[in-house]
Amino acid sequence: MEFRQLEYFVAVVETGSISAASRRVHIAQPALTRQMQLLEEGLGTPLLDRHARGVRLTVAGRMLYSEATRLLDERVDIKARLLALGSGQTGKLSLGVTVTHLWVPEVAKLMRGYRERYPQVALDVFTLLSGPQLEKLQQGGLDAGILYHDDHVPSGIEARLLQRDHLVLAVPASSSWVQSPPRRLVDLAETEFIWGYRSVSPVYYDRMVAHFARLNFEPRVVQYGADNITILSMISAGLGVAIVPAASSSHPTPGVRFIELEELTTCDMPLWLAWRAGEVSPVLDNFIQMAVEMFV
Amino acid sequence: MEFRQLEYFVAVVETGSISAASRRVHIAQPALTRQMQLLEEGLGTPLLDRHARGVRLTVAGRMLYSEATRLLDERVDIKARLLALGSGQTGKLSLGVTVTHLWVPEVAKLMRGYRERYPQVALDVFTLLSGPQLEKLQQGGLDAGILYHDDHVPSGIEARLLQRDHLVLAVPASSSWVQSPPRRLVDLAETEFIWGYRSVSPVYYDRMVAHFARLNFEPRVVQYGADNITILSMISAGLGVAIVPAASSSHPTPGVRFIELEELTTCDMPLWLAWRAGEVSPVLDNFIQMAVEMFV
DNA sequence: AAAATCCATACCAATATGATATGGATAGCA
DNA sequence: TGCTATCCATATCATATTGGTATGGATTTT
Repeated sequence: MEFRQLEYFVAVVETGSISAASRRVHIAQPALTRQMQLLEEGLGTPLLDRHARGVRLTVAGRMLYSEATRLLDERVDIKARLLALGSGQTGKLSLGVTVTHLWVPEVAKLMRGYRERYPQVALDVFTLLSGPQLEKLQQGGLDAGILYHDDHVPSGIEARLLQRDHLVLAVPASSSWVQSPPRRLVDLAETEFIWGYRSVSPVYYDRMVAHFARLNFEPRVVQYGADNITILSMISAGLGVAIVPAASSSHPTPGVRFIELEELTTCDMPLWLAWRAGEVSPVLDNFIQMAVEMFV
Repeated sequence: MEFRQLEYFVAVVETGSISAASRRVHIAQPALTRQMQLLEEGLGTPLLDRHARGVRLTVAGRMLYSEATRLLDERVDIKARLLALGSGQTGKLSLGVTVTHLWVPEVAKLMRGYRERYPQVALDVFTLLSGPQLEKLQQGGLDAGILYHDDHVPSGIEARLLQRDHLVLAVPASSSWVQSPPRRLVDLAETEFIWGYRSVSPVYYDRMVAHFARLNFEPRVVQYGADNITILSMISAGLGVAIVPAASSSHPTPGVRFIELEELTTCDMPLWLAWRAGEVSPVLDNFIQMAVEMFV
């Protein structure tokens, strides 16, 4: 029982004769006769009663006809679904983003644009900091992530540079620094700092610390915060100042002012789109392409 | 997308490599490689990621794998069901029987035997007299019928002789004929007869009437009855005597006595198994064969 | 009785499928 | 860092399957 034979058989049933069917499927009548014989032989049961005016179905033939049409319909349906999957029109994409970068206009635009262009794809977004994102990527929990990293992405991970971010000083709106901004980091030697944990974004942390080491600056840390939102809230509450990604300023936070300092602008913080190497599904491929276009 | 390719694909998925699968399906590795290429080409989407250690499924491949196993399972299932249908193990058989002959031991034994041997066949029994049975047979409402007929079965109907029945006289148990049975039909010239309608069993009626015409016997009919059961009930009620098929006596009826008369025994009433010509389904074929065996 | 259909068979051509030989790539190992 | 084993891909040839042409037998229609 082959698909071709089923197609022929359906044509025979629907035209009522082997001759008529042979015209419909564009093969010669003896060839079709032979295929019907092979089909019956392969199934071990007669399907057609041959008469001088054409053929009629046996009971078995009647059953096969309904099954055959169903199987053939399913075949085209499966093909269509495979095509949709293969071209990335349908599927699932788990994306990690740092909280901070959900605010960045280009990231929001990318997500809106992708969902508009590929409405059938389930785009699941997880807000995670860079460290957990990398972990989940490697474990397969995420398909892609938007995260900070240096040029040395771990083996098994591929990445594409989206943006070069840098750092800014964030101070309470009530702070005197708003009126008379500091010129250099040393001006902040006595100021109380809020600081982050290394574990949630090791690369970000290490790059920042290395940068300050080069500048011989060591902040007076009085408070720690788990993530950028927490830290900004603390600043707003007047608990201290902090050094945060410049991307934070895309999303104005009440009670917080951002101050650019030359020594912070030179701290390069590359933002990457990362994914597991060698496992680029069509859905992911489309996403990467759209990201590349959106970030020039 | 052909069944063969799906089988190969499933083997590739389950062994994890084209080489291993080629061993499992007993073809050479390059042939299998080519079939996988053809499958992907035909579906328009990649299914396998080729690596040095084997292959891995793409998202589309994962979908196809589940569909493929299902389709292949369905294929064997369909074949099995077709075989059952084609061999008459499953299906439906609408059988007509005259009320009288449900009582005949051989008929009951045939039906019990058939249902025991082919428990998966739905055997629908309709109790109809010979005339309606023939009509329903021709219209397709019945697949087979057990009925009286002469040798000239209508065109389009095939039949096989089961039994030669004859006639008997049925009288009320209270009748004086029980004590002193009649020798000849003429003895019954003055007796009140219950008679049947021609329409419900024309051949039976005509043969009987022709037989009596030859004997120059004309009964004094005082009452008509639609079928044999009705007539026997009327006899039991003392409404008259009747001439009925000898088969009736297989099933003793309270208040009725059966009397054999030589002139009635010689009235040949052949009982046939009849069906539509040229449309012998396997189920029907089995039934006919069993009937033939049972009636020697 | 002749013509028109329809299915089956016989035989040949075209196409599809599979086998063998071989090469390139990669992971594992010394 | 080579070496080896493994795996997939390609090229070429053989074989099997499928389809075409010619023809015949059976049956219905005219």
